[in-house]
Amino acid sequence: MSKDVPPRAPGVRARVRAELTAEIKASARRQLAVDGAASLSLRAIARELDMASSAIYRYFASRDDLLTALIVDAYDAVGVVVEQVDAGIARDLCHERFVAIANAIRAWAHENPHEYALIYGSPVPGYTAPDDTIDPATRVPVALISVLVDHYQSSTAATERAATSKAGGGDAVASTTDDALSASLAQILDFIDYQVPASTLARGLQSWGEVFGLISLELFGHFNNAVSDPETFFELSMVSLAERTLGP
Amino acid sequence: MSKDVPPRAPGVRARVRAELTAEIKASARRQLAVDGAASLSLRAIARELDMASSAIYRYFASRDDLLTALIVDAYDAVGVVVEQVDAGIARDLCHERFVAIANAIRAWAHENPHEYALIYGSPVPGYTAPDDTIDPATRVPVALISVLVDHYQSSTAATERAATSKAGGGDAVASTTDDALSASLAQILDFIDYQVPASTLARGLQSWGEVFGLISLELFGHFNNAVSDPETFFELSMVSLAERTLGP
DNA sequence: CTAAAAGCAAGAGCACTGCTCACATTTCTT
DNA sequence: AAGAAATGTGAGCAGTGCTCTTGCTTTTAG
Repeated sequence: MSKDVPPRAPGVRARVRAELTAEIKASARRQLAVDGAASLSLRAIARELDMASSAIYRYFASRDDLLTALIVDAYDAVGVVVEQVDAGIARDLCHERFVAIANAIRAWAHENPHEYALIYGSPVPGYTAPDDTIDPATRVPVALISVLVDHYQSSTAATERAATSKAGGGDAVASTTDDALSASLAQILDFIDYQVPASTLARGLQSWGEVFGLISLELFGHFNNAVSDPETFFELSMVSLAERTLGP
Repeated sequence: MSKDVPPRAPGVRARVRAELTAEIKASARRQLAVDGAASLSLRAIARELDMASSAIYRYFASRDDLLTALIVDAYDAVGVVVEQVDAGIARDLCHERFVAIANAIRAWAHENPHEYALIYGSPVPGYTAPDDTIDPATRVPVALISVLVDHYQSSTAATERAATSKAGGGDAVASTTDDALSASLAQILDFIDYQVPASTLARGLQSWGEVFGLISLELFGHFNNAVSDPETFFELSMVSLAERTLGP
């Protein structure tokens, strides 16, 4: 005779394992939201899940390993939010896309301050980001850069139709520094396949810095007793920044 | 007869206390530079100073208290560096001052990454900055804003000599947003006594965000595998930012 | 100058942490 | 069904922040 219901060959064990892994992460996230990353306790998680603390180590090799998983999830969480927001706007409305993305990042940061701090704050001591994190970490900057690229390509296409040479809305930055700038950005220029000139990319990175900087300054308390209405200030700043980054 | 050398009335004990306090902080700073803030251990400090761990509590009420002292020191350290650099440049060379200040902050951050993370990274869990920190924390932003104010005043003085009304190099940002902007910055406008219009101050804060954001992105590893030469990129960015902030 | 008061150091101890290891138990594989 | 692999358990180690009692020294007051 054959067994009535043979437990799936790769089945039941792997499934319960995935579930427990998710439960551990969920508990960790819950704890993270309350107390922050530094006081995340494996034993507390084990207590909440009614298991021995040593059992956690069957699922995560160490506390840092758990943190890394949370970091990856956080990167993906903010990444998917940004991508969804960006997807809801016509590709050619680059200013709107930029502002919407920035506001979405800030909103997510406010809803998940500890997760934001986890990925954009100071890295935990002696902790070096493993390779698994670098991929999801690129989602947000890639979204921002894609706005830049779209804008650059459409604007150069327009000017090419009008004029002949002299492409793009280049500014008065001395062209003697172009070489140095290109060299300093060689890696990322290579990565995006030189779809935009170095100066445009530089503007994008600087904008990324301003977006991230303003959010962090506010979230980490440096605007306390200074800025009365951070949300309004941020939104107006992003409108202004979009113009400075993309042109009027 | 009188005593030969009467130990200073408020003297010997207070002095040795100050010395020991300094030694504790020094040891803590040493440990901070190596392992980062989160793994700062009172017991390790006690071991290094050959004293009982409980004795530390005669000098600092808690670990957070020690951290606060280090935070204040860090704020002062970067503040004094910035102020010295700024003092070495003629008051009217606002662009140069801005760039020099920004570069000084970045240099300090690279020399003291953990102290930078301590003050500009994510705040430690459940930790709210006590009042002692807000004063030294203002030194850097005040230096940046003073550049703005100096520039604004000299540029308006110049244009007032030339034209009649229409003061300052205002840009095309819709004036309908001015009210909202002013309101959102009411606190800091009040603090600096409305020496500059809200839009100018906003530009300053945005620049502060970009300076801080670029340094943090780089220092916290977000430029890994992206920017080949962060120093060159930062310097060029600051020259460009100075122009965007102050005008050409 | 002496006695009380205040400051200081030490050590034991509590509750907590991450992590390891030997040992059961359960599930999958052959 | 038997062996192998994965999983859960509890004890235990080394470390942490912090408290409290106990003795000692310095400072201050009478």
